[in-house]
Amino acid sequence: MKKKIVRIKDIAERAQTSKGTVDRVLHNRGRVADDVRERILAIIKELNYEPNLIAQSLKSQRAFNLAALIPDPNLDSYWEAPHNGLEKAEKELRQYGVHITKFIFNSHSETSFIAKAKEVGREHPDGLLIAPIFYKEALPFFKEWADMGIPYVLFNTQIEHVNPLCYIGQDSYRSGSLAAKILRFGLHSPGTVLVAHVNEDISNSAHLITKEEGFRNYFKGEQLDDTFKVISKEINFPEEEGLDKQLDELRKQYPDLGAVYVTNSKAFEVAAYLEKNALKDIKLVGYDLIGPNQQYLNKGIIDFLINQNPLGQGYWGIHQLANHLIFKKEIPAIKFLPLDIITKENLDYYLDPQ
Amino acid sequence: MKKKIVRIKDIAERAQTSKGTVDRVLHNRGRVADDVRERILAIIKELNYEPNLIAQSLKSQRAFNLAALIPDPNLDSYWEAPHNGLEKAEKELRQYGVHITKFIFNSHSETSFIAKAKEVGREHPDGLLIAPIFYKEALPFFKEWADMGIPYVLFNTQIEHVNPLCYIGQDSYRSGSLAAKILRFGLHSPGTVLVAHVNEDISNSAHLITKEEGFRNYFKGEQLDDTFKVISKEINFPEEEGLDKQLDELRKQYPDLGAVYVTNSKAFEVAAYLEKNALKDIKLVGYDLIGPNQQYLNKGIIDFLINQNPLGQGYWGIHQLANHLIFKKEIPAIKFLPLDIITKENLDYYLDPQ
DNA sequence: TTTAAAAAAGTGTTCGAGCACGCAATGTAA
DNA sequence: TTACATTGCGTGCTCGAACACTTTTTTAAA
Repeated sequence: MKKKIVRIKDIAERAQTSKGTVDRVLHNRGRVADDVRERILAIIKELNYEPNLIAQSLKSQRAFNLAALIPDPNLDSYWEAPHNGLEKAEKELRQYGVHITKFIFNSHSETSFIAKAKEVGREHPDGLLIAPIFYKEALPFFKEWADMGIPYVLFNTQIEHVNPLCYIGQDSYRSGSLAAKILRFGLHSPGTVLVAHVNEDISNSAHLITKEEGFRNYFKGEQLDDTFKVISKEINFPEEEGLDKQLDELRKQYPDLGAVYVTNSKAFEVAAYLEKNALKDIKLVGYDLIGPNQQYLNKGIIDFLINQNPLGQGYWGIHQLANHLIFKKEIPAIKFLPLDIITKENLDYYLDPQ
Repeated sequence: MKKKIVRIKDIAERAQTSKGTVDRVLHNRGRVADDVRERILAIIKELNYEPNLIAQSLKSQRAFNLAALIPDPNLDSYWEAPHNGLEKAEKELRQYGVHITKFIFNSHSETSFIAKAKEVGREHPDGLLIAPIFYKEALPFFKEWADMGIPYVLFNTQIEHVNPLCYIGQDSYRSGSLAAKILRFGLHSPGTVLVAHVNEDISNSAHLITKEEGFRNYFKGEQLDDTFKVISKEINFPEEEGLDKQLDELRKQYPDLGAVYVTNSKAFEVAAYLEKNALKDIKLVGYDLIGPNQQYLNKGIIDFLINQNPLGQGYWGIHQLANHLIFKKEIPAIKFLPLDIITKENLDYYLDPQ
């Protein structure tokens, strides 16, 4: 009844040879006579040998230096969570010799990204996790890393055709559709729906466009085109100014504004405006559980947040590298993280996943 | 810069003693002179020693026989997911010597539960995971297992004061509040809201009452008492009959019925009724991603499902036992799983978590 | 002071896989 | 025939923790 664990030694005994020879067959090293090799391979199959990962990693003691190229959390608190995810994964994998070096760049500065990306190359890590938020600037490096044989995992921002080991993040299109579904559920009367890209350089972030597409197509697909008018707007403003003017104007133009969908983590900016102007009936959906967003969620001004699970992105990113490098597992090219819907009542559970 | 891995040997050298003595201090076995013990403890703290789990489990090679007392998935497909979770955890932990024996009972038969519970005792497992859906019948066994020194983890149904190692599942009260929040968001005009307990023996399942409380109190707390009238009803019916009559009658009594909250996984029964009668405007929220529910979710008749994450419950249940038995970790008395909000657009991600 | 018992501390083997080392058998050239 | 390279394969140490076993030291009794 019990499954006996098959060891190299067992195989060796059965094949009337030594564990050294079995080892050579298993790892294709050294030379082994053909007949012996085949005998051993047959026995391995027959006994369904699986190497004992525990013993394996105890012995090998190999160090795996992973690099993470990721924005500075002090400049945009969204990035705190991926950092935490990285650290959580590092803790779990330290046993297996994993060590992560962070290369932190300024999310508002392409040059700092380039500088750090160059540093990564010089370090020759065994694997790389990268948030490629600068599309154009990142492109040349992918080739460089590929040439150096460094496997890289993308997260947060999906880039096609750069042949990463894996992409980890959300399906932006679906994400937009989901936001649309939620807002539509809460919309009680015909009106205008705003897609707001707040303080973001649209030209360099394709995923926001994809979100908008998903959002618009939901309304089209449900044949709600004539009930709800979807408009979109880039709202950029310097820190000290705020977005009041722009939204005032927008409301003048569309007095029947019923809902706002903020495509990034800046929903709290819109929420502040809604609160100030006591606009209780305008529904609001945004992204990410950063502090200010949580506050407005608890106040009921932001109705729902969609969680991009940034912690999970960092965590799984490292784990995928480990699965590839250490455990030699097959890695799916894309790992979509769930689109979690968060509201006041279930917020807690998503804040600190054990 | 590199974190050196601290070994027992390192501690021994620093304390000018042998690894045997350090071992005795670590495991409180044998006798150690007080001054030496303290010296060693200080060094352990100072160097922040963490035992190498890999080496640990390689050596110990101990078998852990866990038992799972859980309903038959063939009689209620809700239970398929916990079974899968169990198996997933077993696979991951096989390396550590974990083996699970399932004791499957009939979820409609108390006597079958009792019979299987007795069997568990006879097997003397090292740990037990149990879905105690029969409150009264389960009670005496907890004492028995405690006397035998078998740690048990409860899941799915929370029972107070039986001193389990841990409860894993949802916060029922919150769950009810969440359902209320969602329905309220979608309710466009004043009306009646129904809490439906479908085919469930309320007297033996306190958690459904708790859900209802959470639901009702949401409406009270938000001072929506006069806008929405919350009523609740037990809807029991034999397989061949259906619930049509009962709902027909209910609608006659409350023509302004605007939403239904089904407190268990039977939302599809209500959905079938709504579909048959083309009642598009009645919002519907229920639980669990079982097949029929998914179908009505995709059709848009069920608006949202709350995921009780039954797979996760099985998975984490086993993992908590392993954490306790194998890794000697501290276990929280309650592990609440997230209240996931599921709709057509994000359903996929919750179906088969890798 | 001797001696036995109890207490404290040290030694060495084991788990399974990885891998360095080295031995033996055969082949090849001077 | 000697010298030495090549091929094929076996041996034995290592990783860190567990634990059985042995040795040394302390304490108490004779």
